[in-house]
Amino acid sequence: MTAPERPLRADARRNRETVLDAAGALFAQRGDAVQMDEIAERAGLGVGTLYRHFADKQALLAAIIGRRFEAMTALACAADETEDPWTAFETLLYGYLESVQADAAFRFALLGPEEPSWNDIAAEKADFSAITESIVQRAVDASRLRADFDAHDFVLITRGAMANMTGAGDWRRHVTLLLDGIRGPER
Amino acid sequence: MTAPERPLRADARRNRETVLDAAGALFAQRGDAVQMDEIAERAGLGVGTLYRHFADKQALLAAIIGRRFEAMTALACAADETEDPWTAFETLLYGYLESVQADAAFRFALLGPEEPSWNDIAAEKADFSAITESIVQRAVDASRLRADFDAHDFVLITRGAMANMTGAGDWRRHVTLLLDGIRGPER
DNA sequence: CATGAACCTGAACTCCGGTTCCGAATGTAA
DNA sequence: TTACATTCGGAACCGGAGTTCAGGTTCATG
Repeated sequence: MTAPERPLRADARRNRETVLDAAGALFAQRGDAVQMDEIAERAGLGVGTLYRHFADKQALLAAIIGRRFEAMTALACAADETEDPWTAFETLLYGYLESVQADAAFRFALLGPEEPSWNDIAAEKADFSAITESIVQRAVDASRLRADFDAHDFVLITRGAMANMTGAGDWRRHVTLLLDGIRGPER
Repeated sequence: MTAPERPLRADARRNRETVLDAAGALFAQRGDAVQMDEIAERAGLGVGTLYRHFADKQALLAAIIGRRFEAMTALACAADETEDPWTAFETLLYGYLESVQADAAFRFALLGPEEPSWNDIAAEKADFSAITESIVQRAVDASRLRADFDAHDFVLITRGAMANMTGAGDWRRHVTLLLDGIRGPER
């Protein structure tokens, strides 16, 4: 498949990291609205260098998203450590949402439609999904989540919360409503 | 304030409607991704004509959104007619979401950040909010909605559902979870 | 019917941002 | 230290999409 490919030159490897860091910070702040020139400037490099390391803007964005998914997986693993199934679930849910809140690019990527460039991130995504599924299952088995709750529902409530990340503490309220339901005592 | 301004010429008034219809259909289908040339073509007019009636693309979009809000207000009024507070609420909620589902432009407008061009739509928006508030209040007073539920929560759950309008029946499931909560029987 | 204002057309213009490209610079191996 | 492949820099390029405008057309009025 892939050629033997000799390792990157020292400076190249260093620059690659620099680009990733600069892009990560800017994308997190303003989503994909940031332009290549800005990233280059922030990284202290020329635009040409960005294109040496990434085919195009989408590829760069995809790389960043991939990174985030890895971080999310780590977070989910940590949550899965805790004994109590419900605590594990809550830890995952809130940890995930708090992270997402700080990253506009990740948010848009998750809310928007599937991009073709997401393809080579499938692995990272799958890893995260697997752990999520396990945590959800534990909570269901312990009857702390409704019996028909599944991993896809996690995505649903997660997206719902993300859509409410414009104003102040809106998304937390949204999660609260989700946890307890919106009905009143009267049947 | 506004000049006396003589009425539009007959053909101009007709064309204005044509533009609004064409733009409405296209925006509903593909959001603001449609381009001015497409709208002109669909309307069977030149691009220049669009600009005779609307300052720029944003203004045109705003006009369309305004129209939708009026339709939503009508829908809400109808819902407010029904006796039972809960039925009224459900009618509003589902009616609103079904309409929104069919209109990408409206959806993006509601999910995205406030645009400056939304200013001259404030009235239509306010009308809708007023009726919504009344319906919500009735349901709360009848204890069919939790006591701390307010109009802003309606916006929250509405946005949550909209964020889940990509796949099949996802948003309905999301609303179900919202209605009943996601917890299981175990405390 | 004549006159002029309002209106329409659509090719051309402009701006913006992603992408390219080649000479210069730098790292690496002999 | 020399030689060369790799990498970098950033001005120039390019295509796409909103907007303009000069000239022709249509409606309304006397």
